Amino acid sequence: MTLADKQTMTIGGLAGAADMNVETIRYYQRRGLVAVPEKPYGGIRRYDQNALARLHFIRSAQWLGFSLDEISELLKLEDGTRCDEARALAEYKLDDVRRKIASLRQMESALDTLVERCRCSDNRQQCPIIRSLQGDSASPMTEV
Amino acid sequence: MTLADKQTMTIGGLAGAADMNVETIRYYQRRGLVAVPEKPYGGIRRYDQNALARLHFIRSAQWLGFSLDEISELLKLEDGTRCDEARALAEYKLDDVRRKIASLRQMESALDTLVERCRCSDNRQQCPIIRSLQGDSASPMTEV
DNA sequence: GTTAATTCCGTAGTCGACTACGGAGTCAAG
DNA sequence: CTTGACTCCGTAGTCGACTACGGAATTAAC
Repeated sequence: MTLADKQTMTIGGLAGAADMNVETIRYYQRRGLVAVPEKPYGGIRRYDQNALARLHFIRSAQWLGFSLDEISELLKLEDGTRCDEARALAEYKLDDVRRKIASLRQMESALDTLVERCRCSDNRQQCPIIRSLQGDSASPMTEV
Repeated sequence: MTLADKQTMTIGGLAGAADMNVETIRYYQRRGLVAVPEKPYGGIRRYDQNALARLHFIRSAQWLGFSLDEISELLKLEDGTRCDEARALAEYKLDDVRRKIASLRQMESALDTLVERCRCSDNRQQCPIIRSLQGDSASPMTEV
């Protein structure tokens, strides 16, 4: 039942078109990220391509690492006239992402060292990973 | 009030020595990560250096990216005799960390591209970041 | 015309790692 | 011996992004 091509979709059709859960859309509505269209007297709300586009917007922004709160901010800039503000948000997020990468890289090298050391250890002595976690200074981790 | 050097500390002293919140220690106790010592009749529980060492263990493991559930597993291997199991956990976590890094790098390059494009755009046309989020194929993001 | 699926709407639960609160008991300093 | 800090213990709240539930109304299919 592909309702994606119709100009008017029910919330279920919209969810199918965006490949997300109905409940998720309703959650976005509650958060004010997605508009709740008028309901014909005693009927059912209908959604158009703009609603679908908005869901795509949200998903893309999420993929870039923006939180829903940040996406609210981005949506306020949706007319595209305040480029500097959008760029500031993106730059902030870029910094954020780079910080996370740096921290994960530290984890990576520490884990890698431990695994390597573990592989080389003969089975007579204690596991180097455990020893290191126990604070053995002969099996140190590069602390922050 | 440095109680860290005494053989017996109250939970507050232990928290101070480990530089963490009393409530956090109590939370770890509830989760079974930290032992609850015997309480002298009608008195107050005391903690020794082993308790402190355990908190350090937990923190180090967290720093490596392990969750508290995973740390429970690690603590079961604390005797250091089942090196292969500890290594398996560490290898799994290393994979995990590497996957996260890869995904963050994608975000980084996408954001970097958008910010750069934004910087170069003349103010006549719409913000490239917003355009891209709106799904403009002239301002694409490398999708997953 | 009945049945099954959807919609609507509000509220509540989930996950992980805490953090806060409240009331009673205990301990140390002055 | 009072005052104030700390401990004990259970329960509940926080954050973010959903996910689930339940009952009434409405619509679509047969």
